[in-house]
Amino acid sequence: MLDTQEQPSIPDASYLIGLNEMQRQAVTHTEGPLMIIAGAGSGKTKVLTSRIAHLLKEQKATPHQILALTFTNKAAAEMRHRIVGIIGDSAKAIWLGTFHSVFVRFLRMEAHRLGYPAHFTIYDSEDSKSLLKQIVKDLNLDDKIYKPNLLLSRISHFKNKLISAHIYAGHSTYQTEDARMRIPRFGEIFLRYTNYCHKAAAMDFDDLLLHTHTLLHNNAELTETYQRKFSYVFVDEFQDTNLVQYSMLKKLVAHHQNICVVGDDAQSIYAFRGADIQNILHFTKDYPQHTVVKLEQNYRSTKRIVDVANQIIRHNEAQLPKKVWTDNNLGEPIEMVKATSDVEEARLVVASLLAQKRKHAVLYQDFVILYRTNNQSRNFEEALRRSNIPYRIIGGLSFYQRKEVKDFIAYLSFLVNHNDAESFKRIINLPKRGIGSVTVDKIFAIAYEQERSLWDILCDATGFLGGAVAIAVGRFVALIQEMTDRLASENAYLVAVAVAKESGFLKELYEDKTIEGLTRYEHIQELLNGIKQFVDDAENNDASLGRFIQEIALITDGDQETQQQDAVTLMTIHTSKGMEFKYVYLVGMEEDLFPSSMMLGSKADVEEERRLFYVAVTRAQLKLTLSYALSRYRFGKLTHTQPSRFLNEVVLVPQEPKKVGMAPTRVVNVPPRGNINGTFKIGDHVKHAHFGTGQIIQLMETEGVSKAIIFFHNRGNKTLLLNYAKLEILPTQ
DNA sequence: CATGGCCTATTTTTT
DNA sequence: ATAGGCCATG
Repeated sequence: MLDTQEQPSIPDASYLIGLNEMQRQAVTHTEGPLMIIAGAGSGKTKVLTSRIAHLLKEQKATPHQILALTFTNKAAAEMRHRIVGIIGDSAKAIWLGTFHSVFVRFLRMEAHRLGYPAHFTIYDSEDSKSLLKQIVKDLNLDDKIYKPNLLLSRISHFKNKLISAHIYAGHSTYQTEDARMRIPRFGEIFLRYTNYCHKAAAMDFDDLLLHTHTLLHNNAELTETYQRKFSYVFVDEFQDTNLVQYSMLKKLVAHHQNICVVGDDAQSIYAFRGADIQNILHFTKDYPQHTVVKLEQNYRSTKRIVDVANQIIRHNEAQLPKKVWTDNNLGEPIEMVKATSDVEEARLVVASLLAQKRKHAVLYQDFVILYRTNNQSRNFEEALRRSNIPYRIIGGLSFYQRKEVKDFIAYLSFLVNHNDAESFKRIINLPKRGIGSVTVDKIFAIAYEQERSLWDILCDATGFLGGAVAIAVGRFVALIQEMTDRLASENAYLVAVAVAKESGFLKELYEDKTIEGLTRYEHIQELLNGIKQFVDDAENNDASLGRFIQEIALITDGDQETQQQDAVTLMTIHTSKGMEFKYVYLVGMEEDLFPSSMMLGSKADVEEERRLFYVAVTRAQLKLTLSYALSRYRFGKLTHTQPSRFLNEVVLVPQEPKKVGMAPTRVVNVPPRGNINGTFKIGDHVKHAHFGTGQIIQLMETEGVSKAIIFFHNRGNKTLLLNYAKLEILPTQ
């Protein structure tokens, strides 16, 4: 046990310098439940990290007695970095990470109690949907009615509310609801889904939390161990927790009661995945002796921006009383960009962006373009490219979601877990082995009927399958067996390379000489490099393939470390949470887009959209620009649009003299003639072996790879990797 | 069992 | 606009 004797605090400790009164209060509060309501830009991360540093310096706890939970890897990395900065390397022993990654670590040690191996497979939504599709098919149901998306979100919804398939089956009210929703057999699907996952030794995202909860709930002595271990527990973005997470937290802190939650009800934007603002209210009731500290001073934004943000949130009924204010300058007026079309919107925004950049002599990386939906990025990419502005898109399709990457990971996953059915489906006929869907269905049917494992059936293929197919399956099994054996003596990287080669996977990609094929090939090389790095990383005490796969399952695109390159950032508002930029462009301020047409159903939904608006606005430090278009392509069709209702809710005062009917600053931009490596330049006429002749319209460099967009006279625009593409420069006509 | 062409649903956000 | 699903054909 720790020495809990009060020690004199060090008033001039470096981490206390520069804190305001409330921040200092939060940092130095060391005993009992604490709730910090932190307005946007109020120095929340600073307070959290300082408080942890304080506990360590005051010897209230050792690093491994502290549990700190965030929602994104990025936030966790940032906190870790800052604490290590104050405390030193010893702080690395803190249990600090996202809910999901911390509990994966816990489950690796404890999931055997639920019949799971340490290196269980993590299914992403795509895997989950594929499994659901199969179940619907197995049950001979109509997939127009039993849509995978609907099923998965409903399953997720119940799991987040601590309602498992078994509990679900025992409550007739749910079945009544299913009948009303015309999906009477949902319960059956839910149960099968649960069973299939268990048999495949797989967990979906929600299971990572739910199974942890189950373990804590059912094992008193296990729970007690962790209750004693973690003398201090921290939760960031508390307004985003769901019932499972909150319930788990309560269990974990039951012994010491030293729980510190930090949140902002105004920034709750994840209700759709089960987040419940009510947890803030529950907290105050569950811990009556708690202390509340409100951080209301905003250090991030100008007065005008804070003013607009406050105006926005005032329109919501559901909110905690708080006054966010700032001492910062008044700042520049909020600007409106009004465009006739979505294409023009992008052009005007980019022109304005360039004008701002020149006027204030700032960098591209000081700018962000925020939108409601990922698909809005397209026009802006186009416009940025035209103006030769470097940009970086965060979100959308991440590296690990690319088909070829997922396919190859499926191979690795199957090596680790021979019953991973979703991975099996991906790789059994990749490259082509003459094993089609009929055979695959048969294998699953037999496994189901005989209640045997997938791998067991595969090893016994000759017993069920005819000649050629049986031989093909036998070869596949032999390959997997051999690679699995090698995994026992060789490191993960070497085995991964062997799999890539000996399965024929890499060869097939290599033989595809199209640009897309080359890119895919490059992605696999990149993945292999990633594995090598993981293996070489000395800090990984467990450099196994199984662990690698579990880790990458939890990586999201927003986590990618900000590259050094000076570039404009594009992302959704959701992804931008927790970040700040000097200049923010919030685009697509239109009815049905923002607020989304999907969110007009209830007041609560519209209020969530409004909080999203609030989040977007409060990202801005110096200047905020809003934009909308009067027409927009949707589903490939031109549609008429109306300015967002949100625009009527804010008064942009004090205003500059109005330029009626004028679009803001237009800048005629002449793209500089780029010249990346001295070989190619924009406008060059080139010849390519496959695509014929064309002209370079754009050169760029992303992640150290030089690419060119070339307009080929017969094929249209193609993006080529200059390292690979065999291009011949033609003399200019 | 593999391939290619046509049709369709999709678009809200993400750990 | 586009990717994935379905069907017909080889």
